[in-house]
Amino acid sequence: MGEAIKELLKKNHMSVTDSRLQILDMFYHAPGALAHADIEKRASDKIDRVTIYRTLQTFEEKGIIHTIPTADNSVKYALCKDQCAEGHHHDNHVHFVCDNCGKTICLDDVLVPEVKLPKGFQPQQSNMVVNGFCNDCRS
Amino acid sequence: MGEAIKELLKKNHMSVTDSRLQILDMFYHAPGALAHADIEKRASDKIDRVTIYRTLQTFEEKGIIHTIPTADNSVKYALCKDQCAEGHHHDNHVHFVCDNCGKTICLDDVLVPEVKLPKGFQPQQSNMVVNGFCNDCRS
DNA sequence: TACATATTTGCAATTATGTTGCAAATTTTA
DNA sequence: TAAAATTTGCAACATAATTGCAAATATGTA
Repeated sequence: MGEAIKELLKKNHMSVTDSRLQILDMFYHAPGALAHADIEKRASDKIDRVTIYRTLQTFEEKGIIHTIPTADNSVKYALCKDQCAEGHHHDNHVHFVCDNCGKTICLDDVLVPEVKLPKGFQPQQSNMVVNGFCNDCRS
Repeated sequence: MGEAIKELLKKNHMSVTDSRLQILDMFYHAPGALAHADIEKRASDKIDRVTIYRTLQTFEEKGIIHTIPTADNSVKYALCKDQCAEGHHHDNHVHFVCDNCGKTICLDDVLVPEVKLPKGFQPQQSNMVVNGFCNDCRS
């Protein structure tokens, strides 16, 4: 298991455990975002459901992963880029969801555009998800 | 119960039933989007949970309501504007969710801006949700 | 209007998803 | 290496959503 992953846990003041290494490793090798169920399925030595929930929650709190607000309201997680600090996310990129294969991808270089709101609305954070076909699935 | 609502059901080839009239009426009088639980609570003569699920699903299929992809992955529904046809939605407006009161509102006049995607991605539909404070809740 | 047909509803049962408390196991600290 | 702190897995619970089916309601037609 990668030494870099171990370091990332230590840097964030988390104990280094098998579950955490395994889950974090999955994120680093996954082609896109992962749902709770994906992780449960892919875990080689079985990890308890509850542990997965708690690990994901901890990772999110630490700014290692972020949730993606998909159009079908399923919960997916993806790695944050380095600018995410503990307790405060700065994920302002667009997400892409393939309608065919379901793959969910962070478009780190595509920023969510600003929009002008009607009077009275005070914006704090914007999310944008684009559905369509990914490179592998387009006709 | 409004005659117009009855007509809407007929126009969409749906049987006119109490549950459907009542739920549709709620949408027409609600200040914003409604979740399943909201409907269950507000129903004067109790509607079965299952009936609510099925009614919402039918309405969505018929293009009468659409789901809103909120950042916290809770499921909310709101009325579609007339351009939504059966089986095909055209909801390309921005949604606003108040972080304080939770009210979820369709900003029908604010269109989701286009974004330029990296090579290989074929967009079909975009969703945008802005979180912040609504008129009633801002400081 | 009345009846046959089609649709919808409500109930019970089942499945999926997420949370909590706690003892045992593991990791960290010293 | 041993004590302290953290994490894990289990069991129990809570909530959300789906399915099959019989009873109730709505629709079309004579």
